[in-house]
Amino acid sequence: MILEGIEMLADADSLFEKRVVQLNSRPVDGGGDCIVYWMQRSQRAYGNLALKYAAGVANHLQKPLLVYFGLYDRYPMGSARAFRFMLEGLKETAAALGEHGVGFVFRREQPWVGVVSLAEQVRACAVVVDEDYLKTGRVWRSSAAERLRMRCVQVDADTIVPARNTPKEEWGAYTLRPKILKVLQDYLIDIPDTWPQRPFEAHVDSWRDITCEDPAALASSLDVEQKVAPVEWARGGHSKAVSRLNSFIDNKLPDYAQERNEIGVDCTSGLSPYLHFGQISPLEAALAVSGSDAPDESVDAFLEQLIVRRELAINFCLYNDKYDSLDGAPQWARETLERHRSDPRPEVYSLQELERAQTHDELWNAAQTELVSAGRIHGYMRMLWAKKLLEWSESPEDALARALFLNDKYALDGRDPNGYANIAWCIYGKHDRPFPSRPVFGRIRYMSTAAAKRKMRWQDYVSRVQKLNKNPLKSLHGADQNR
DNA sequence: ATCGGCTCGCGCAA
DNA sequence: TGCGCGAAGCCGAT
Repeated sequence: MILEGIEMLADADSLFEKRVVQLNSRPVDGGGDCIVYWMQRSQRAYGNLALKYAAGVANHLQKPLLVYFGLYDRYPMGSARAFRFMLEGLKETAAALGEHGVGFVFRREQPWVGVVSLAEQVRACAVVVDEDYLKTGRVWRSSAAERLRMRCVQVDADTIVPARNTPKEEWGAYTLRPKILKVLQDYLIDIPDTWPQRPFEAHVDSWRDITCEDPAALASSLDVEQKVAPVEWARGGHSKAVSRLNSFIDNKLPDYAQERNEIGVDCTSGLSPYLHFGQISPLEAALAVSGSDAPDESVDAFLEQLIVRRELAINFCLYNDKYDSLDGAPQWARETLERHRSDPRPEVYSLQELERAQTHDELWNAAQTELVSAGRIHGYMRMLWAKKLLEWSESPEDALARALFLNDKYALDGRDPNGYANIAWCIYGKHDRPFPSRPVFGRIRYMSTAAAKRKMRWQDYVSRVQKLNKNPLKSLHGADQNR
């Protein structure tokens, strides 16, 4: 029996319009036993459109729902820091799914292989997967979809306005913004969760080989960079994301418009690790912020970051395969960087000097120290940080490679579209316009440490970072000398 | 303290 | 085809 339940759901429910992509042309196996949702990026039980879609299909076919997560610890630049955060989130997610009658299978394996064997084992009718907008995950999904003997569909579950609402790569924020604002009110609505009517009752114990009951122990046992240690300021999980969101709204949002660029105080939300691992839905955050009584100016400034800039980054990665290469640069930027390729660099640091925050520039060193010890950099400082990498590297290619390496290695939100777009903006003018030419940078927008110091209470930033670092980082000085 | 110029190309209006 | 405008830039002039 072949059922078209998946198409019916996508057509009937406008919530899924432009979000669903069919990854293979195999039939939905109506004679199967369950629906499998392969959780990849959207690692949450609430506000998850991929989960909602899978539950809708399950209910349509009157089958139970099983969530699969494959833990792949050979992920490039994996660290104990990132894994513990992720596992803390998965522990909460597994518990929440269980309360709603959804099975959860957690295995340590290559997920794109594991999902295929699990789908056979549990006789899946169809497989639903969420979308991470990046190349690696795209390859994983298409490789699995090719081998699956049943229908596999992908759901864009981590945008507010669907990424495919715009069908091509955008030139800049100013081209995407009006397209988003035009339809935004239709998307800023509460979407109730859907749970399967039939609980998953089969024994899942025999299908899993690990548990996420003890995230710290599991993270420390993995074959990943253990010297990049977990951080204490951000523990993973949807509940932690929600309390961080609420305290941000109460304490920082009112001043966000004025203070977000003042590095002397930390007025940022700190939500990006949670958004990166899909531990909170961007819609949940946007609704909470727009419903707050903070000044409109602040609400708008935050929604600009959360929606316009974040979805511009997703648009970049989705439509431009070269998002992690200089080839992703606009023509004018490539030309200007080429023209200035052999300009003398006043300072060139080795990767090791950079990684250890040993430059002549104490403000830059503070940003690098914040990255290594906290797994984040203040938004404004991150721009200056990457701009200086362009100035202090032998070539733009080196600068880009070092920025991506350091960000992916240490940041809790590494390997995210936001990071790729940010670094591309800084180093090769992506989504930016040209500026008067200067050495090394050419027409790429320049930023100076001196100006930052003039404008901001930079000593407050430096001393805040020093406090972070008072428990001197093993990871700072014992940093791996790889590469 | 504020302002314009720098410089390119998209995308809309005409 | 013309024209407004853009992530947070810098710099010099008023």
